[in-house]
Amino acid sequence: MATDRVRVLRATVRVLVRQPNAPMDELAKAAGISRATLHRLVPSRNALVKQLAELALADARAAIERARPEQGEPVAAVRRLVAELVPIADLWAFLMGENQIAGDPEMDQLWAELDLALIGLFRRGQESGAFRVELPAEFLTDALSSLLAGTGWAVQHGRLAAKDANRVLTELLLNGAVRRNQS
Amino acid sequence: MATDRVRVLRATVRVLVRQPNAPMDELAKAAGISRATLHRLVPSRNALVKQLAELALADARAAIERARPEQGEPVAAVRRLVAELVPIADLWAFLMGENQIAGDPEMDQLWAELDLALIGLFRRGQESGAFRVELPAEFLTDALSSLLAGTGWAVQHGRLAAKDANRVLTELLLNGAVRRNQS
DNA sequence: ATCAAATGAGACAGCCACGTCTCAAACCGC
DNA sequence: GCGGTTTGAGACGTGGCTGTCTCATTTGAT
Repeated sequence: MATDRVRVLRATVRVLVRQPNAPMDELAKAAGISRATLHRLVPSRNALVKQLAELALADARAAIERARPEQGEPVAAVRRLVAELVPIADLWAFLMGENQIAGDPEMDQLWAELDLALIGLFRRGQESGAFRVELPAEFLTDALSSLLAGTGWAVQHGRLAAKDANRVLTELLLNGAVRRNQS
Repeated sequence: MATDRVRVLRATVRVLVRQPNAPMDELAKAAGISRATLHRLVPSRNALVKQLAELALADARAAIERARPEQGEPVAAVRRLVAELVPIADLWAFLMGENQIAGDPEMDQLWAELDLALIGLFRRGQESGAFRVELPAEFLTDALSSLLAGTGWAVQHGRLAAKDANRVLTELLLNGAVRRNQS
């Protein structure tokens, strides 16, 4: 039974998010294989990063599609969206890192499409009166991205219970930290 | 007039946040000097990173002290805090990166103290009834950190006007994206 | 203009990570 | 048990980066 390339790729993402220039040896270890085997699965470091980005983009795209951001009440749509993205927070963080540097034009395009889907949802919410227009949709999108990355990190470092991640992120994003008076 | 070491360090932070393993040549370029000159200012890459971290910690500490998180109404204190931290968002992001990997024990300690100051403020706010207790103080602290880093990035990439950064971050953190009914 | 200090350019050696490859050991299916 | 496949360990050559250094040029003060 040959080693599962996709499983190996997935096993590298946490290491890469924390240390983008982690040696191949370390990536291999994270996957429980040797460096030689890793090189048998992917021809080069560049190829590994590219393949992982493709995988992450596919997962992110699927998550967003499942959430159906263009459907229904915008606040509910954001809730669905966050619920779908939190489980892939690490992959999202990886994509953020890759696309903050200088990516492959084709993958930049795909990432831009995901970005637009999120911006679109926040815009739709603003137009419907559900979201505050004084907070730009692009900002809300970037904030969601940042919170996803930060939440993934917090869970990974034991600062946040995984089971709480979705709820607290959604609540902070939608309603903020301030306590409302209970009328 | 010798090249200002501190000015050079400050000039490297953006490059390092975006690419932690950026070559010394690139860091030197960011500061408008040659690699040789950079090596005259700091003995090694490690020394540069250490000195920048010390500088960043000092700035962050000063920002937090100016904000006086332990004084006054908690929501107002958070507003003061964000207003002081946003201008050093890049340095904060750099510190996050350094302390997410494996830092110097002494600097880890200093960073932990800053972390505690923020957690303390959110806790104080929860105890006073100003902040929601269902969002852990640690989470709120991590969220603020993430939003700072993300906002710094957005400004740097032209996705957010620098003059808006403080306001939108504060508003999102405190009151969220959802529009309140105007009664 | 002069001179000392600062700087940039570039050469060099060493280190680390990478990609490549070999071979023995381990694994797995029959 | 046998044989084919997979894997890990390790050696090797190469390139990029680092730190070190020299020397010519530039800079800045007098």
